[in-house]
Formats: sequence, C-alpha cells, structure tokens
Amino acid sequence: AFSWNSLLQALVRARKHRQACDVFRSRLVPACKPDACTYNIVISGFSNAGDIPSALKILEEMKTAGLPPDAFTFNPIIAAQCKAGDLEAATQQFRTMSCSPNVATYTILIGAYCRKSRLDEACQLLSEMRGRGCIPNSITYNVLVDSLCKTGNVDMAQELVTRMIGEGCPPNVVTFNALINGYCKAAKPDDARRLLKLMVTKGIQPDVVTYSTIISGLCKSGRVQEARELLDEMNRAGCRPNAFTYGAIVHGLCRLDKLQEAQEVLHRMEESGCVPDVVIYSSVIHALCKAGRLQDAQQLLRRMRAQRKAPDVVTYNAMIDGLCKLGRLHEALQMLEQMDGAGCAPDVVSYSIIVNGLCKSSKLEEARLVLEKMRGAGCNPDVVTYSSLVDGLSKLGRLDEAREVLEEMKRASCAPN
RNA sequence: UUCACUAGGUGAUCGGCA
Repeated sequence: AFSWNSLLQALVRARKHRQACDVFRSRLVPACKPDACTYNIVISGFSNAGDIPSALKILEEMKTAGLPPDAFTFNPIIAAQCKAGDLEAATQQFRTMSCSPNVATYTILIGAYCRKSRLDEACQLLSEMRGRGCIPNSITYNVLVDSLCKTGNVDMAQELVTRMIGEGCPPNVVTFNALINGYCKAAKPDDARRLLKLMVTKGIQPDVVTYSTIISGLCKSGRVQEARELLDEMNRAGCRPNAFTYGAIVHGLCRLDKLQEAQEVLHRMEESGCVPDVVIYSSVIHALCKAGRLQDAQQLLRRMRAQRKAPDVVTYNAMIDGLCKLGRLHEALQMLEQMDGAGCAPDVVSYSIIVNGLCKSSKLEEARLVLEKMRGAGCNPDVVTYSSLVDGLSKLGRLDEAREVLEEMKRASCAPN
C-alpha cells in the first residue's frame, strides 16, 4: 500500500486525476488492500478538483471498508466546501464528523469565515479551538492575516502581526508576504517597501514571492521603472525571478500601453530559454486585443503554440473579447467552439463576453439563447452576465424585459449589485 | 505515504478626474 499510495499521491499532485482514479479503481495489485492513507489521498484529490460529490462517495466507501476516517479525511472536503462558498455545508460537515478536528480543520474554517467577512464566527472558532486544547499555529495566524488583508482590513492585519510574537508565533516570510500583498492591493506600494526593509532588519529573508508581490504592486500603480529597479535589486540579492516576477512586469508594461517594451521582455525571455508561460502570453494577447490588433494577437497565439504552451480559458477569453469588441461576433462564436474542441471548457466569463457582444449589437434574442446554452453546459450566468442583458435591454428601451431579467436573477439566487 | 498559509493574465454597468 505504501508504494501505491506514493504513486497515487504523485498523480494527484500532478493533477492527473483521471489516472489517479484509474489506479485506485483498478486496485492494481489484488494482494494490496487500500489503507486509510489511500482513501485520504483520493478524497483529497477529488476535493482539490472541486468534485465534492465524488469525494463524499469515496468517504462512504471508506466507511464501508471498515476504515475510520480521520481529520486528514475530512479536512480536504471541508476546504473544498469552503472554497465553493458553501460555509453552511462545511460547518455541518465539521459539526457532524466522526473524529476530532485538528489545527488544520480549524484553520480552514477560520480562514473561510474571515474571507466572507464573518469575523465574529471566525473569532468564536478561534476561542473554541483554544478551549479544546488545539493551539493555533503560525499557519492559522498567517491565514488570518491574509484573509483580513483580502477583505480590506489591512490595518487589523498589521495589528494582529504585532501581537503574533506574544502568541508564540513570530511572523515569518509568509506573514510578511501576505501583509505586503495587502498593502499592494490597497494601492500602497510604499508601505509594502517599508515592510520589505523591516523584515530584513528582523532577519527574515525576502523571497521570490516578496519581490514579485511588490513588483506587481508598483506596476499596478504605474511605477514600472521602479519595478524594474527592484527586479535588479532582487537579482543582486541572489533571488532568481520566476514567471510571476516577469508576468507582473509584462502586465505592468501592457497597462501603460508600452506594448513594444512588453514584447521585448517576451522576446528576451524566449531567447534566454526561459520560456514565458501561459499567463505572460495571455497578458500580452489581451493588451493587443484591447488595442484592436487582432492580427498581432493571433500571431502571438501561434507563437505560444509553437513554444508548446497551450492557451487556457483566459487566453481564449481575451481573444474572444477582442473579436466581440470589433463586432466580429461570428468569429467569436467560432473561437468558443474551438476552445471547447481543444479540451478547454468555456467558463462563465467566456459566455458573458459573448452575451455582452450580442447585447451591444442589439441581438438580444441571440444573447438569450447563449444564456440557455451556458446553463445547458452546466455553467450558470452570474451577476455580470445578467448585467449585460439588463443593460442591453434597457438601452433599447425594453424596460419591462429588463425588469423580468432582474426577477430571473432573483429566482436563480443571483444578487444584483 | 495522506490535511490547512503568501505573489502575475480575461467579462458588464455607473460615477469621478483628465
């Protein structure tokens, strides 16, 4: 079982879920019975892929096989339910599970409540875990810091960090990175830089995440030159930039309409053997599309394919939007089919782009059909999809129908914003 | 051999500033 578990784990890590499932299902060696670890690995695989029903099915099989599930079994399921936004199901699972929760269980739930700005419940869980002798560790605190930052409570996060030492969990590089990201997202890159200096004085080495985060923050504030200087600085400090680092720079240049320079960075990467990844290509493709340079975008798409980099849903969406904005709806629909055929399932953004394009061309009936089509593909319209429709109808003076769409949203429990 | 933490790319509307 030990060896098979290692193989399964490797497959799950490589996101080869089908193969992992095949290995598990075939029970390749009859003499080798799956143990609790085996089940945990498979359950974790399904959970991470967002397939909660399958995870629950394996959980039942595990019980049937007489193996008692533990926290390692339930944690990935609870995490997946949280990620899907279903805190009620996660909490239900947590309250009814047949084993004791561990620090990870509490950390998952605390982070989820925090990210939904349900701070009271997060605090309740924090004191509950302490009461049960479950001591929050540095990951717990880091999750708190990060989710506070992501909900716009950077000051609260900063305050928590100052208290961490007293709690026996001094801030580490992840803590600082989370906080630095908070300041960057709050458009305060100077505070981020201040923290970079501070962490060094505390003996904590900045890593590639630290630098990439600040570089991205500077770029988002339009300070690409400073970002490039920081890139030099990180090189001098012996920290090798990675795809995130270059991605931030390239995107920053694109946002400033410095498409020429962005493509130069791209070329330099290609030549230096450091092949740009799908994110970097998509970033430039998006910018080219926004500039109406569909030809150039298509050429870059070909170049990325030549580099054996497969376009993903974001790449296609950028292209589809570019086509729509030029009124080339037919080609946009073709590309939607093309991505599907290439094994890249269109998502709610893909369909929304098309819906918006059709609405802008006053093709409301066709837009309606796309809504049906996406539902049929198991992809529910979201608030943006509906907004395009409401806007299209309103601008044509078809206000009654627009109101009807609002009702439809309500029925689909999609809250208007 | 199995669980929880940090960084880059895509869609609507409206408003402010230029």
